[in-house]
Amino acid sequence: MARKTKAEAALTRDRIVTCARQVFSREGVTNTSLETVAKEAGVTRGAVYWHFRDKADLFMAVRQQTGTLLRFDDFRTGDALERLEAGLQAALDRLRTDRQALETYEVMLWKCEYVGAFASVRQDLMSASSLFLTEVTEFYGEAVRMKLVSANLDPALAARETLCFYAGLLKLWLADENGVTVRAEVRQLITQHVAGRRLQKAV
Amino acid sequence: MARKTKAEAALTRDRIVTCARQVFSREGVTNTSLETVAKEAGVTRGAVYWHFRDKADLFMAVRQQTGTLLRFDDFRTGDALERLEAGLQAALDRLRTDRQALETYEVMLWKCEYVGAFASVRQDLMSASSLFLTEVTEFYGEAVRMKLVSANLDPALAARETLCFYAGLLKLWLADENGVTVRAEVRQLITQHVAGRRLQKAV
DNA sequence: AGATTTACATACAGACATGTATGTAAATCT
DNA sequence: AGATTTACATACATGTCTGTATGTAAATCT
Repeated sequence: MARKTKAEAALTRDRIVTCARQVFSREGVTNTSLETVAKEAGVTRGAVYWHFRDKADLFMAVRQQTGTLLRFDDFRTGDALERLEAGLQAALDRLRTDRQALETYEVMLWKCEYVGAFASVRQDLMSASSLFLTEVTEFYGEAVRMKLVSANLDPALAARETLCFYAGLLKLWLADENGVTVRAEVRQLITQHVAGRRLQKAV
Repeated sequence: MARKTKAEAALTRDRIVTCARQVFSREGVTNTSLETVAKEAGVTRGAVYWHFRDKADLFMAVRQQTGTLLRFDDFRTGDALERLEAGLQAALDRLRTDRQALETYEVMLWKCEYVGAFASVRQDLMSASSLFLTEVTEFYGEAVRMKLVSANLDPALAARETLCFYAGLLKLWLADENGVTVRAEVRQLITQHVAGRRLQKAV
């Protein structure tokens, strides 16, 4: 086979990752054979095994390609609660508009078994959760200091509640293709979740 | 092979389901072979195929064996918010004390790919979510009528938020084996989630 | 320009899982 | 009591997937 240039090879690798994501989201991670991914990408398993050690390695590449949904540090305006809400809204917006992100999270939340080599990914997700807690606890701490919320709100506990809300929202949003449970009203849901903490709720 | 009595056969079936649950939770649904399940149960694949059509069918039996976690109608005392909280607390209590329930939900939330024959299970879960919404909307509706919560709380929306919270809580609780994110404080978390809606929060 | 990698394709070997077909002795039915 | 199921075990036939080894022509290096 004619050797490809470095740039071409990078494109090939990227195509493999992209196709892997699509096949994973259609057939589930465990059920997809690397043969299927290769065919979809217009290469043979040889190419896949040259770029990735095994399916787990490929899966990591899929995750890395889309990166993380939630990035609070993109939002620097408004009070703590507004920035928190903006971050959450942006995450769900991305799911709505970015097909790649949607597929990746569909795979991670519904089409993957966290066993064997994938058990470590679950640990990753839990580490991400801890990070989420740290950041959101900060937000609520600031909210307390600024008297945006009740003085006896426990920031750490509130952050944990928000974490649960967010985790469940992501999972349900993905499964709710017809919009019967949460998809139709995500925006309101998020708004309400953080507004619910604010002092003097209307009336 | 000596034919078993009907009662014995029922026991065999039950053993197969029990072992399936354990193996599923160890190795993931897709990765477990019916051979492994059979061996664990002290039978051959013949027995498994006699009692169940295929792995998906066996999976349904696993789900049915442990039943549903959440049953609000067990709680009839207290106001609407108290009954709601009691239901949620009981669900998490069951996870804590009932190993079978824990394994089953571990499988459903972390060790299963909802693809092919299992896609229908995801629909089931969403149907269950709709049911949850109906019941919890009722609770919040009653809470509004009884002036337990703000008059302009939207029961349907609040129920959706609670659904997300509960879904995320279940998933995170299962993964949080070290109690760093939510497991250590589930009780407080649930209490806070519903208490947060109540009018006149302390101070 | 020659030597060396690189980026794959091809080929090979083995493991494993699935579904079905068939056998069978004892329960259960009539 | 005989006929018929039942509750499995055993055997078979087949497909599929994995990982690795090997080949190769062109990039890239020196």
